[in-house]
Amino acid sequence: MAVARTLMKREPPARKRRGHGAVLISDVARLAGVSAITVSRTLNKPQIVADSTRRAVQAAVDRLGYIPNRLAGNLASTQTRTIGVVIPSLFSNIFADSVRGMTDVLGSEGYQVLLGVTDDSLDMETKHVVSLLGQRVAGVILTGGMHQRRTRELLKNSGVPVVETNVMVRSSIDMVVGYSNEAAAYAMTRHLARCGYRRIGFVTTPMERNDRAQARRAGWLRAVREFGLVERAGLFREATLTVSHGARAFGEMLASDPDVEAVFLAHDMLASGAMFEARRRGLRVPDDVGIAGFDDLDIAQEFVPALTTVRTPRYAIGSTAARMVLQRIRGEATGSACVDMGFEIVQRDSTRRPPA
Amino acid sequence: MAVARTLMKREPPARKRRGHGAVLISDVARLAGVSAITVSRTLNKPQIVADSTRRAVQAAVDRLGYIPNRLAGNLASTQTRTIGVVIPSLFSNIFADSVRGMTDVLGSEGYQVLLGVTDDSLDMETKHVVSLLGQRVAGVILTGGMHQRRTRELLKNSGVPVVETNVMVRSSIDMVVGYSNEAAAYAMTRHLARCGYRRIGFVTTPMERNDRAQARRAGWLRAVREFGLVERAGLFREATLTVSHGARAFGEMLASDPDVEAVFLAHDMLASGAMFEARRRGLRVPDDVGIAGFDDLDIAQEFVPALTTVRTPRYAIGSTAARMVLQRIRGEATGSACVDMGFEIVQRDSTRRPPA
DNA sequence: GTGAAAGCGCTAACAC
DNA sequence: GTGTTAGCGCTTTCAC
Repeated sequence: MAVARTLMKREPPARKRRGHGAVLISDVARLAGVSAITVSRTLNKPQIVADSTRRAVQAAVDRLGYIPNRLAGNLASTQTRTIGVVIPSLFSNIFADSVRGMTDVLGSEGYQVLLGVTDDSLDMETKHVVSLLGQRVAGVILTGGMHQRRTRELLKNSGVPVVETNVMVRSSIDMVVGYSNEAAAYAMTRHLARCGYRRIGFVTTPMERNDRAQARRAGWLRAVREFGLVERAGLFREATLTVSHGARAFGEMLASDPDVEAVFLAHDMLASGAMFEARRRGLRVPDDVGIAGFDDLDIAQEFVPALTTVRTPRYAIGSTAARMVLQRIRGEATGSACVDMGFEIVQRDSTRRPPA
Repeated sequence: MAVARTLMKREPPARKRRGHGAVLISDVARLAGVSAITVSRTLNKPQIVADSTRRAVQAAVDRLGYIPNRLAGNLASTQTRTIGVVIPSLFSNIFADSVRGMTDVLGSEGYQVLLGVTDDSLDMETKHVVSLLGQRVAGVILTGGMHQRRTRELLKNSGVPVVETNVMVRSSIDMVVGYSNEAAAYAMTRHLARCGYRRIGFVTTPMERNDRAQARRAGWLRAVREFGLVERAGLFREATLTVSHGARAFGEMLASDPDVEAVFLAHDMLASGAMFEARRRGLRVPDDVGIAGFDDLDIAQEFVPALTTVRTPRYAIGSTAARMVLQRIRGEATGSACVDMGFEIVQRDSTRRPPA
């Protein structure tokens, strides 16, 4: 018998490697007078153990302050209750709102969020995905639809449910929930054209490696061409996502093209900067220049004049993404879903009104 | 022989439970012609394996697309590279900036962040701590110094490094890094008094279960009394953390006490609301009323007039907290540390200037 | 409804 | 420098 021989080859060293006094399931089992598996069942599927057993186990758990080791549990069950979430940044409520939507849904179902921030770097994104997969997350939620090929393959091969958010993409990894950035920017530009603006500048956050920003620019450009608006290089600018850079980009645009009639900034923080800059320069909004933003942050409606913007369903995107992942995990849903949550043009006072 | 008898009692069912085609360390080992432990060493301590071996293993890893199962690895080594971070919310750059400081430091050292958001609920905080401990995180970073007793005990008994942030507390769980909210609010109130304001209102975010807010109010009150300023119930208000609520609280304070000379709002988002509300009411800032904020968000310097505020070292708090945890994990530091990162009064144009 | 045995996929410890 | 063995602390499977 190979097995027996091997086992007897050497005396078991009987060494224990247990970390500092952690309470084990066996300790609880002993105190409760049951087996380890019964403790496990009491904790995970309370309904299948007898009432009296459950009480005894629960008492032992409380008395010892037992906290199950999830590493062991997850390894044994080959599943976790962790969802990996990868976002470009936390600077702006855009993603914070979505993450909140996710944690709300996930938390109530006993799932946790393992967060990765990429700073718009696709290398970082890939690193995070590898790491998440290494931790055997039960699902992954990404931002945008632009990923390295390795990321896509890793994810597809893993068989883990994946949701790409904040975009509408043609060839998704798995599932998608968001809205069309192109359509949203197009819609706002069209709206501005209807309000009578012909010379409409556009400011976006850096487009490299950011498909949302690229799509927004594309939407603006399509409208510019469709409606025969003024098309000039000076009417486009990139600015990093801070109020100050929004102000600066707006100022530079005015300098290079003093006749600009309206500026559409692809983020309310950028637009805030423009509003302040206009004030500093003594420009009246919307009489001298119209200003429009994107996202409808809380602050947009407080500005004087209130900011015209595009409202995006950030929280709902997060909560929906979370729900889609959970459904897939539970086998309640199959096939790739692509949910368009839409957007909304919010006309306020920072742009001229459209004709009635 | 008890061992042998047990083993032979039943034929080994030879069943495999392996999840969908995941590549195992044994697969890599076989392809590379080495043992599993050599693969493990190549991946974790490359310097201790021979060059040729390392190359062979690396090639096999790449070829098979092997991603180590961290659950198994962490269980076996009884340690993880995950740090639990618990914050009240993501709505405002306050915590986002700190989290960024943490992910920057932690990420570069191969550690990850497991994020828990409490919405200012101590019950939630405890739940998150239990969950983090269950995952055997290598460290925990909390916000504030107010926790349920159970949280404190759990953490202390766990032996895991803990940092409480954004406060200076007397009886910390383990380590602390932040600044004194009381001192900061006191300093700003004193500054306003020096600028000639006698009737100084104070608006804070809800204080219940928020020791930072409580401390700020205490600092304001201490200064009011020390400098013999006007003390009236109407000069204090709580407002949830949105621009709109800041505007509303400011408006209500003006209504209840039209003679208020300056309002100190304990968050720049609240102060932003006040700035907008002042503009809406046609009040000149700082001539008719002075407005001061807290945190020095990017937007503070852009306001017209620019906002006087308290600058807090948010990013540094996060990065320092992360570093402290890492040092402790590596045994480079012992004993409880309490790091005061300080703050700074930033005088701008939304309040009168102090006499020279 | 409960228990015994056998893993989950790695790494620590020790041997060579 | 590399291999063998025995766990890490749970849950799965199967038996009763």
